[in-house]
Amino acid sequence: MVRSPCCAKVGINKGAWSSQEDEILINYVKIHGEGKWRKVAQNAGLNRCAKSCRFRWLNYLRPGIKRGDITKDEEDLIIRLHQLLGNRWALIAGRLPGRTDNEIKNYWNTNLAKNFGSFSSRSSCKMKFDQDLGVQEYQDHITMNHSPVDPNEPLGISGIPILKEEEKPLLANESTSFIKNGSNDHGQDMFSSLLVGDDDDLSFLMSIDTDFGEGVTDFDLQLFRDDQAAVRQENDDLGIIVSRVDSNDGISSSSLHSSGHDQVKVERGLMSGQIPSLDLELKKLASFLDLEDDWTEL
DNA sequence: AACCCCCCCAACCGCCGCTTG
DNA sequence: CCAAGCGGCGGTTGGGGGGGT
Repeated sequence: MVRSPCCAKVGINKGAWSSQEDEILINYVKIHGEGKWRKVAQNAGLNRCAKSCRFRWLNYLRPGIKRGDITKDEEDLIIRLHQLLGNRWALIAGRLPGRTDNEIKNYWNTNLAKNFGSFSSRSSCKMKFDQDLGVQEYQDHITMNHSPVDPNEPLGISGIPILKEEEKPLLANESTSFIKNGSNDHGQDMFSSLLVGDDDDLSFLMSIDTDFGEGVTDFDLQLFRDDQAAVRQENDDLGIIVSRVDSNDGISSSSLHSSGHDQVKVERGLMSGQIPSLDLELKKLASFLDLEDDWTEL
């Protein structure tokens, strides 16, 4: 299908927005509301492309946009969410009040990518500690930076703030879809190679260690075991039931339910102790979705 | 002071999925 | 059912500022 451009390419202002243009856009959106960006571009008297108007509004003019330095807490949250979700900037931004996907994307690319690398490589599903990120820093990330963005916000298992009720359906759908379909390159890199069976039955291959164990050092594994133990202890303290990998046969299966929404059944085969990162990350995802109660061993 | 280089980030581009007629 | 429109998203670009020589 041939798509028409969102606006005529000729005669359209490009580049930085002037304060006058900002004012016009703000006034127009105040009166007419968001959306219908093509109409905004046409009717507001802005010689701008519809997408440009939308971008300017969403990223800079919208009320509640937080400008300025990313705090340490926010950075930690970005790192953790990126571990779970990859380059899903909009989803990550959704957990950082006042921050936009563009800002987080820029921050990642300029400040964090060199330390944590791209999510596109399989091995980066775990946090990498390379020459730039030392072992001590890595441990600090795991053990010390479990603080929420909002100090009053309740924490889930991994230290990620528990979602508000109204946020659950959207993110649950997003995340189950992400796990189930691997709808982008990153998701597929992380999960598709592990999938067998039909669409409703996600089975992780036993060869998972070859996908995720690559380059994992003993010390790396020990760090994750320690983190996992700490998480379990935390859950025990909270009385939360989470899945446990059976130490006898090394295989367990769990279901991850999105209560009241699309359900995805996740069957996992994990060699005990071999791939703690994926096990942990799935728990974190469950925690992230506030689904701890459903994350029980079958 | 002038030039160059690098980095940051605002903005653009193209693709994709959903909606609408 | 299909074509077209629209909005959203992630990747990429390039202008400008700051630091170095």
